[in-house]
Amino acid sequence: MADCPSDECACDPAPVKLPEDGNAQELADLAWAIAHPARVRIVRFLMNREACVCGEIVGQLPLAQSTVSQHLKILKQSGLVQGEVDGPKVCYCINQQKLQLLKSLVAGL
Amino acid sequence: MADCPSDECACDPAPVKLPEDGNAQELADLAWAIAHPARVRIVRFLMNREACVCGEIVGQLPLAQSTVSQHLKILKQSGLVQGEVDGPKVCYCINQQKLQLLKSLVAGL
DNA sequence: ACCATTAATCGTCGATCAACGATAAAGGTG
DNA sequence: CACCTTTATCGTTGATCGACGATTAATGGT
Repeated sequence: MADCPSDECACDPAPVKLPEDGNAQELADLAWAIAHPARVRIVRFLMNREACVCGEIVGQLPLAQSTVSQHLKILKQSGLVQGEVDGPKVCYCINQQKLQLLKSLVAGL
Repeated sequence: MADCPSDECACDPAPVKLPEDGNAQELADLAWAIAHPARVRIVRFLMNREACVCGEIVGQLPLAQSTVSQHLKILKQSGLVQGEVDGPKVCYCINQQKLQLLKSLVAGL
């Protein structure tokens, strides 16, 4: 297995802006991304690795590969997860900015 | 409009246990409850009132009464919102315990 | 008793989700 | 080039969501 190009994964911490406005759609979209146990487990799995993880996520879930790919697609669309192509594999990592945004939005309820 | 029986509304703050275990389903269910802009707005609306608010929520949203009632049902099923019957009306309030549970689960990601 | 008000429920409809198997695309390796 | 590995996409199926109007309780007031 090839190493993950950690310099190419945009897992950069950045200053988080916490919007206090009534942006209900943004919170709903982020909440929707983790509104499924499989996606929660994927996010947690990626969080437990400080670096990027090449997709062994399928082996961690009792789901078919195509189903996991769909969940990853949803997570990528929400922005919570980023995927970087590394040869034939894909390295996934958490987008800390988006996760912090979700946390602050929930904390500000 | 009648006053809300604040002593009957179980909006009691309580010690929050923060589970560190992999309870993905619980987080997914709570996230699902706010995974819709209308429900986020309902929760925020109830948060802005320290007491219970009888259903003028319908007037706050561009939705039909039956639709709002369905969203309230979802919020009640998740436990985030509690409803107390007060005469012909119903007083809704946030279940602070559940909300704190959601916050700690999200913060613990 | 009768009526008005409030909220929940029913039934319906279109849209989307979640799951799977099968297939295609992309890239490394012999 | 052929082949394998890895991932994304396609197509399908059943279930659920989200919205609405209409209807049905539940309760208070007159």
